[in-house]
Amino acid sequence: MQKPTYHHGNLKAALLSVALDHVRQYGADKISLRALARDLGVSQTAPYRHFADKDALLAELAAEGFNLLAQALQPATQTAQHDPVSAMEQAGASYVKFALTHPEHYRLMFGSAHFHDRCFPGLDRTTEQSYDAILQIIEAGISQGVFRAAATELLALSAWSTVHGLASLLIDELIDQSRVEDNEQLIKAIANTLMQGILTPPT
Amino acid sequence: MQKPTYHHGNLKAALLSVALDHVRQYGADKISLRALARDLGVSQTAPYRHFADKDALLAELAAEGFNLLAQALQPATQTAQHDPVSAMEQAGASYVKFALTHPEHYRLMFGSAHFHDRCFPGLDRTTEQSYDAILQIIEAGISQGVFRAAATELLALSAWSTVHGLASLLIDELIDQSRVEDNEQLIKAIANTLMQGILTPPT
DNA sequence: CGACACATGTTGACACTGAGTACATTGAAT
DNA sequence: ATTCAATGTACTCAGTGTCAACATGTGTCG
Repeated sequence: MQKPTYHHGNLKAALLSVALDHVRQYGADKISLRALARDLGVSQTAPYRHFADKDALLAELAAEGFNLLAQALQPATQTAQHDPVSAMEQAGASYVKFALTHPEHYRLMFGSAHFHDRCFPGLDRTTEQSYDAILQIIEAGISQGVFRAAATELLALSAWSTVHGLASLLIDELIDQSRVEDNEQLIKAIANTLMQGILTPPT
Repeated sequence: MQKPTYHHGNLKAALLSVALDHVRQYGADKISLRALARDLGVSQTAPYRHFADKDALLAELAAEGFNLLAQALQPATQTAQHDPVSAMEQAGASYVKFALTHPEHYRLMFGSAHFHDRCFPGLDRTTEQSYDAILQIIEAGISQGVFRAAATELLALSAWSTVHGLASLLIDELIDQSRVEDNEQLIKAIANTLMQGILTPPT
């Protein structure tokens, strides 16, 4: 509805939009360019004018996902300067919430190592972007002395590993829900354990 | 070479074996039953005698993977009774090492939530098996007072999240290797952070 | 011992779906 | 009027899953 100025509308954006719907509904592995084309009432080969192949489209979708994730972490980074601890907790919660809100999108973002076999410019940059958010918070915490005086990268990767692992296990339903009272509780508890490992120990 | 006693060998085992090769070489998503059949010099329809469909074969392969993982964690669980801390470190290292040694297999095991849409008996059981290994160690640690007096499940899930997250990030090459000296160091450092969160704080 | 059932595997189809390519066509802008 | 990007048409190739008909070892039961 934005730019119907063209021949048949701006197909690229439309494709990405519909693709996202399909990813959400059926998962990234089930996506078919043909199905997208059908949904848009366009020929099977039209998508190839805009994307070299299916992976290229998925890569763009993944990049979009990383942008959204970085956006979701934005508020936490702003808290970082005056309260790194809260910022950390906030970031962790936002991260996992993002993953649970967009499970298939998240899976697409992280579940496709083959993206790195080929060079998809833009993807790497957006990945960094999300990681930098964590990095900033850790840096603030260390420089203020509330976080353990370790290498920034190491603490950041610890945190990332934990939230990414938790998010993945939850999304893939590998955590036996009957053993856990409630996801909110679980997330908080794990965040707490993580923080204990990151915080400067009380003297 | 083991049991050529049969009509054409015991195809099921052969299929799983070749499938594993293919998973290792090309990844689970690229597997094709036809290709497996070709490799074994067998007709295209033969695999269907043994597996309802491709997913069924992949599910069995995943189950095998979980068995191997549980096996890899075995030594650590035996250490658990007399030294939960070492056991924990050992388990973490073994876990990540397993993932890095069999990256595609690991991805297959965890990257396919669709397995849970359909009921694959045996898969759930083997998954539990690996998780139980962690659980045992945590239990020992808590009962001996060296681990924080928290709910066993919560500590176990913290640990699992961390190692699974780390393993996934490493496998998917999402960790910028230029920023990290060496994976061994990284794994130890993250294990250390995790342990700080799990250990009973010094009084 | 012989006959028969049964599981395993073969052959040769078939319907369906998707990826990707070559070449023709449209239509908007210059 | 021409040009060029955006789209369409018509194809090839490969994989999944299915089917029916047939072949051959294996074991069982009379």
